[in-house]
Amino acid sequence: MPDPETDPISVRLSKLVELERIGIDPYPSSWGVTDLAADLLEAFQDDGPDIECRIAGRVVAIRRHGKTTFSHLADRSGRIQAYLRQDELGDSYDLVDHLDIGDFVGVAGHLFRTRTGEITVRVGEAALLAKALRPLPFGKLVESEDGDRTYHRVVDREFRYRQRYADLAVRPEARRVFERRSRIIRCLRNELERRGFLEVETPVLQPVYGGATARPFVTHHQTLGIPLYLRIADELYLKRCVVGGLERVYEVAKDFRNEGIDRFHSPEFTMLEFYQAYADYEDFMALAEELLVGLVGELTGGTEITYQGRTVDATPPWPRIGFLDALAERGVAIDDLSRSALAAEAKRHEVEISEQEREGKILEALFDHLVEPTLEGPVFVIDHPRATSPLAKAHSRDSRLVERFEAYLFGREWANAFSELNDPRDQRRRFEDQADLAATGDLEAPNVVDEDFLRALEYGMPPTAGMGIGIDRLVMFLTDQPSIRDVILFPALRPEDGRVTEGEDTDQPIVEDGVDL
RNA sequence: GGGCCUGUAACUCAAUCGGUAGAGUAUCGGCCUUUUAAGCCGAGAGUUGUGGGUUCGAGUCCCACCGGGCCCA
Repeated sequence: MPDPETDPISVRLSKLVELERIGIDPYPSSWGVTDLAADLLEAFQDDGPDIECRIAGRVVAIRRHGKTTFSHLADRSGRIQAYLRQDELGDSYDLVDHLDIGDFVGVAGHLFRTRTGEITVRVGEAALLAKALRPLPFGKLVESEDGDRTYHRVVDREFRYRQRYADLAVRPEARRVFERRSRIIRCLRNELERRGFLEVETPVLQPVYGGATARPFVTHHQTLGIPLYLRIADELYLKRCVVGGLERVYEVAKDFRNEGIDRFHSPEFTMLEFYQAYADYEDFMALAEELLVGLVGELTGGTEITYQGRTVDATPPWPRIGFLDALAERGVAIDDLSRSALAAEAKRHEVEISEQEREGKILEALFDHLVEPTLEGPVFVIDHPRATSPLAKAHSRDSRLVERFEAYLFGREWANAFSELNDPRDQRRRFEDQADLAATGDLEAPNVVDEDFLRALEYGMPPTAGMGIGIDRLVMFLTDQPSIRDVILFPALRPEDGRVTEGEDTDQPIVEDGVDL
């Protein structure tokens, strides 16, 4: 049992109660900030005019010297020192007795430079804006060999992910990752807008899931009495937009896939998809190059990307290698793409496949094992076998292939694009093949043929190119973060209390009752 | 699903071969009217993730479970 006299939370709580007792609201409504720390530091001149200011922020340091106190306040722009004197503040100096690191305070006064040279607010008015009951996890002081003293911030990954609020409060580098994430998405939006793309919003809850091969999350709509699926992709809806004449559309979409979690996979993730009528995958390879090199230039001013100690140059044009050629280079026989031949190749290369996996899956398994890890990039893998790509248009020169590319960086796919299949007859055949897979127990295959999408295609879709960019991975590369959880603010984790809902976690989708709000 | 690693104070970490669980920061009390994540004096703080087992004795060894990480499938 922690001692209530010294337990940090108990102590802060009793300070809070004491404040209320003497008539100070520990959670007032507003303060009326007029200045930012960084602006004040910028504006101050030693022989310049007096600067009055009014700021607010979190207390990140307090140094008490009896009748005088120094403190640092941090706001979104940075931090600035405040200097409080009992002889100038009178009774309100008592606030200092009830102040802790982490509290939010407002301070008004004028700027001066201290004896030691730091630009500081000499405080004429101070107010508690919000009491923090829980101490922030500032870490241990460590001294390096050259005498530098730094504080360890929270290094425990679980702590960072579970309590991102505290992680952000304590690690500026965490804040920078998410600022940069925002900037990356904004840059992509700007570039697409500049090219005449229209941002649209399409259903997250879909009656038929499609646009990718993945296990979905299932939910249930009470009033309609039907199952609904959280989208695994928005592809088929964006193409419906193109059918309707929205010739250039994009969506920054949260997609959901009910699959494993690892360093590169999260059950919910962000995908940017965009579609352009009258373009093909060749056009989009050029676009992929421009988008990435533009982003890198915007963020770094250069063309190089360094990820976890590895550096690549994004300058176009990037090499292109045929999917099957890449396999052939690794010694895979590609003349015969029948299931039996492919299964034999998988066995020969010690790539495990299950009994029910068909041609497309086997090819992907071979590729993932033999080729993908070698693709340091940037590089395009192009012209995939038909069986791997049920939504891509048949290749104009080789009917075994489709017009598709995947862009790779550091051994990972970050973009996937193709000339979209717009022949409704061919699309129907491919859907029916998928439905056959589902019938044989492939949980990733769509459950039914999306008749509504076929109806849309029957109205006619112009030749169209489409691309999907995995935003989280791209942000990982451009912020040099090792795990997808480092670029998602609140990543999925097991429940902290260890309780797992009892129920059969079978391989069949579980239909759960939604809560009717 | 498999392998390896991991869980000790609020935070970061120690604890020799199985032998009294410690340190810095933070917290509390005291002094201090220009400090630099101040200084000095003093104090409190732990069911070592949970539950079993081995042992005279377990943070340490064994088993199960819970959480997390990395690698593989």
